[in-house]
Amino acid sequence: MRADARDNRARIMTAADDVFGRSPGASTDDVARLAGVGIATVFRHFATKTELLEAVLTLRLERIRDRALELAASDDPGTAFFEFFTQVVSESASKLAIAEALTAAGAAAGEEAREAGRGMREAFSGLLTAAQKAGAVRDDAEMPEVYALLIGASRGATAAKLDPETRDRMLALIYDGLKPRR
Amino acid sequence: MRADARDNRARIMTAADDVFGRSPGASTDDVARLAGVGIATVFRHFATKTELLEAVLTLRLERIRDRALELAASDDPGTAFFEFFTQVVSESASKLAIAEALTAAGAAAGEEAREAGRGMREAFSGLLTAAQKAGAVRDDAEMPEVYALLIGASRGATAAKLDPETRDRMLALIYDGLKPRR
DNA sequence: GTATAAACGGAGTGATGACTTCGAATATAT
DNA sequence: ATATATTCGAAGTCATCACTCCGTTTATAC
Repeated sequence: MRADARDNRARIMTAADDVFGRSPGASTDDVARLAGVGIATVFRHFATKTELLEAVLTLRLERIRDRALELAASDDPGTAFFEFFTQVVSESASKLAIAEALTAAGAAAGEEAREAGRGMREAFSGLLTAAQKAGAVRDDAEMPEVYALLIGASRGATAAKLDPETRDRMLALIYDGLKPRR
Repeated sequence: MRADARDNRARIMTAADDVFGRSPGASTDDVARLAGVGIATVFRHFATKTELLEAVLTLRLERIRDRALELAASDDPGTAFFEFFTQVVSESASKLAIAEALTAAGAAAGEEAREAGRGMREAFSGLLTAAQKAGAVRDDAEMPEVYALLIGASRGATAAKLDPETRDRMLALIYDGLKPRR
């Protein structure tokens, strides 16, 4: 691959992440314009709009997974779990916008993105069981419902455009429900 | 207004509620087809697609508010509050689809729909304070974050396509966080 | 420096969907 | 029953957007 091509590909992905993170309804032209390339260049690198969205979403998910793995190395599993949860919720807005753009573009997430999602969930699951073993999270809370809480808190915070204080108060309520019964 | 016109208007709204509740990306033609009228008839009653979506969303919100007012008359405020919460979450899928269709159609909710939203929130607020007075919900939980929880749980349940059992387990976790500290 | 293979950009193309027009149909008043 | 005012619907118009074509430019191998 020629050096300029590699550069352009990277620039397109950055631009797409930015544009779609802000408004899911954005057009491919918008991405090209922000990236400073012609529209044909975008389609040379990503055959369809869906493909581009998937690439961007996958990157996001992988970054989140990496953050989880990083925190898993910590020696305070309880703090690690709640910190990860909080972080995902605070940064959820743009990721959700991208995911929404994808579903709006017709297709469900493809294999690549789904794989990345699985990896992310696995890492989160690791954080959860570690926190439970450490006694920071109640044992009878299982992955599906805890994950649902994560998604829900993210989507709720985004949809309601919560200011940080309200968001933290909401998270505090959720965390109280997750802590072991006294 | 002529009788047939009134009939058609009602049929269009029902059809729109159904269609947009299922798929936010649906076209106006889809609505007309399901309602069994021509497309021009739809636009005669609702000048723009946005206007139609708003009318449908407003109706939904008003129904939810009415349900809250109904439950407010109950003599067990705690049960009333949690029952309302559960019900809103279970029925959220199609309402959210409509709201999404609206934002996708460009405009934010107009005055009419926003007014309906306010009414709904007020009714919910009434349920909350009653439940707190009855000792069923912790006193330090305030409306903004509790409302955020309601939105979040709704959106989470919808987005993750939770099966009813997982949804209930998620709600149980939330409710534990809302109950007074022991 | 030049050849050439690869990448580039901008002007199309075709499909979709919101909205309009206008002649046909139908409800109500007399 | 008939007049007429209102409503109806099918066939348009117009803009947008994903995607393609092709002549031009540019990076790299020699």
